[in-house]
Amino acid sequence: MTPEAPVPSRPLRRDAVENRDRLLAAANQVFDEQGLDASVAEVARVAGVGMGTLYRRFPTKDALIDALVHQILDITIEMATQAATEPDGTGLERFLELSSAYQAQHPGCLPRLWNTDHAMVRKARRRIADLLAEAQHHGRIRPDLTNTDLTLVMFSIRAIVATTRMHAPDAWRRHLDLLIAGMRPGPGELGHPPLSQADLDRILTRA
Amino acid sequence: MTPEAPVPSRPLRRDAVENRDRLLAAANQVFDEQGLDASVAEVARVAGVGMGTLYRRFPTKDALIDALVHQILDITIEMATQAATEPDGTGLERFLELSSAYQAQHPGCLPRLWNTDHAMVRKARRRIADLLAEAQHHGRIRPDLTNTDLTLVMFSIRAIVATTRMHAPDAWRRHLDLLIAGMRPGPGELGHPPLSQADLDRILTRA
Amino acid sequence: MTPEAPVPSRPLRRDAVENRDRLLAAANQVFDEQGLDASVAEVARVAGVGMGTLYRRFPTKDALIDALVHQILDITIEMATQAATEPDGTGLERFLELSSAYQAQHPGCLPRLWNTDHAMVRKARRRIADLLAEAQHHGRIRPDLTNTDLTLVMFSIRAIVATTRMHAPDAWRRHLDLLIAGMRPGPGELGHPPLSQADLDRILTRA
Amino acid sequence: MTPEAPVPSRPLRRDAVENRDRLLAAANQVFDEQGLDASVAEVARVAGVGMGTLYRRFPTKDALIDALVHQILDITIEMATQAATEPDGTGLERFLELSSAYQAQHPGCLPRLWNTDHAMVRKARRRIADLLAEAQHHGRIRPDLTNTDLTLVMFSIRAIVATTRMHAPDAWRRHLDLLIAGMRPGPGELGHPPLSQADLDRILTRA
DNA sequence: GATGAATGAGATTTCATTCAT
DNA sequence: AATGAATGAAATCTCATTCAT
Repeated sequence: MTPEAPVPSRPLRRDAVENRDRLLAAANQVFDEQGLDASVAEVARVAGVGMGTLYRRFPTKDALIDALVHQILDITIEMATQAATEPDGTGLERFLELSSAYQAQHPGCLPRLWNTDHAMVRKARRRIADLLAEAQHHGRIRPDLTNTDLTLVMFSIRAIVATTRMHAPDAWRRHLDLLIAGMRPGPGELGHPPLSQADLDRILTRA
Repeated sequence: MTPEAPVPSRPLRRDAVENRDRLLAAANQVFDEQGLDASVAEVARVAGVGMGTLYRRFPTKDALIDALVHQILDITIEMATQAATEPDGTGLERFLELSSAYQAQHPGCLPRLWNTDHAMVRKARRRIADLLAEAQHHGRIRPDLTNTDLTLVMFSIRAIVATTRMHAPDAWRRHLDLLIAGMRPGPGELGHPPLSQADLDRILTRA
Repeated sequence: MTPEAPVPSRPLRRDAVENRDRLLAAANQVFDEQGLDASVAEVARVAGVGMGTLYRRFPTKDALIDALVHQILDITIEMATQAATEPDGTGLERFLELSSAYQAQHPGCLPRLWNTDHAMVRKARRRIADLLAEAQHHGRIRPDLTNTDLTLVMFSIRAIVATTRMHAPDAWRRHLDLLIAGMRPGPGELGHPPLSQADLDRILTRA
Repeated sequence: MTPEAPVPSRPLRRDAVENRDRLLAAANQVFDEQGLDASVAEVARVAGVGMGTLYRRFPTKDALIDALVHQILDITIEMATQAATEPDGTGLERFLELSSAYQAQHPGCLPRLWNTDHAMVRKARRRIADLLAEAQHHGRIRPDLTNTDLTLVMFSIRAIVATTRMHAPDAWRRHLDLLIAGMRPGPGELGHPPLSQADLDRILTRA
């Protein structure tokens, strides 16, 4: 109202944004160490803020976890975009390596990855579908592999990362080698039909 | 484990065994339906016994879950033994299909499968190693695949089963097709070194 | 199972019943003193039991309050039944006096009285309707008074009891005198139409 | 209360008054809709001001509610003054109708009406006493009715309004008919002694 | 003087485990 | 040996009030 300050409304938000970042960082740390069953009070303590501040930013524990997943999906989508510039249809493999490595460093909210925030998951899966088409076009990936197969591949990597992260943080690389070997063109087709998109949507909605 | 007490304890012990079986069946049902977060009180209720009886048989909730895993591993080992009779090195593939199908019907304690009850897991993994050797001997599986790789494969199937069981209970078959395609002999070796047995032991101890 | 005790299943419940009674008594005391906003933890503390015990008996705070209301309605219905034996249509007045006096001694859950436990409230109101008809038959109560009017009368007494209980615990008697004076047959009819039964039902459902 | 500060504070004060009015209007709306348990944050939000502004005007939530009661009492006193001009001792009845109708439209702070702001309540009750005396002088109201009886009458109406406002907003009119019928001169006196002024004062102080 | 972010105690509810009967 | 009632320590979420900007 009064013309005393030149900047009108933003400075009030600075501490709030800082706190939000601190909370997300704390949540990543705590969930990485203790799993998603860790208490939100612990997150607030590590972030150095009160419970009410956490509540103000994230009205529920789920909302906090969703925000973490959102961050990871953001980066993941960016990685898919970057990988699309790789030559000769190698983008898909590059993306799987990049995103897996990233997830290995943020394992806390992996159980929720792919199972929340429908819009971003869809976006990520569209990008991955493009990478798959390009890889198939270059003959690097078997023609009968579908995008739903790739989603199961990512579930698989997620599981290996979550299981091995403490004692063998690179174990997923070997497993990814195996999965990619299975994705290469081979003599016959995969014996069973792929998961339908509709079934996958139901799984992603809440699983 | 302990030798039986003289004479008068036998009829009581029969009740005890009945209770134990009822509890395990109830636990399977409840954990299948509600996940491992279901309360032990619910298990006792479904079993039709009191909490005290449950705790007499299984001193902690963990012990109850371990017993379920024990059951599954028992069957799994039996399946491996049976699969070993398959001809032409197809036993491994047969075993993976059989055990996966069985796990898909007992998904409740999957999160703990492979991560408890060291002795039985070792026994199961020894049998699987035999199947692997036989399959490699017949040229059905790539020579550079190790037994630790197979453990990750089973982690992978476990994850797909757990994720898809509600809405697409057969989805794991397609994923297993892909994994086996990757396990087939191929032009090159897998790019990264396999997980060491020591690392896997640490993971299995508690992960 | 074993024939050692003559009484089969009841003794196990004795402490539970005791605790339930202690909890109801404690809830009455605490709510009388502090109002319904008092914490259930305080109720448990006064009762000398743990929170879990309270929860086992009353799965929610509402359930606890409902149980108190249930008790009061039980007594109230009994009072209505007794009052019906009074001669010359004086039963209604007797009932209003008795039930008001009783409520004055259990003011804690008055805010919920008449607004919960639909079945019992309906039963109580049926008994009161009988008393009203009898009183009107004897010419003690104006003919145009309806049962919904009487419910408002009871709301009114409830409010006076709740407001004056601390400093003038008998104030409701004077107010009841006034209400009964208004209920006596008079020269004209009451100017406005009575509350319809349907509207009252809606009010009682949740108000 | 305090004399105004010299010159430069006047425009600021105008803002302040605007804010105060906005807050009171918002509080009325919010408390009417959600009851007195509504959060002060909601009041501030509806008023379009910050929490700090609210707390500058009203140092506690209680103070805010008291201000609302103050407003209602202001209008109520004005209604009593107007009603005093009615002829033939009908002023009291007119006042009861007017003030009840007004309260029915501002039910939010009814639970606190008559129980705060001692000075204004006394003033209102003095005016009502005058109306009562006039009505008794004209023989419209029974001679043994006291001013404390009338306060209980207003408690009663408050309760009926609060209970029925959602589903039968005019129900209080019928109840007021009944109360006035009881206040009319009758054959005998009311059976019990009226509430003493001293007891009522204690009740009003905090009940 | 205004803003709204931060606080943190406290409320209800849950549940693995113990123990009196 | 069986029962299931009791325990009490969390966990999540709420909100009146304070205070940095």
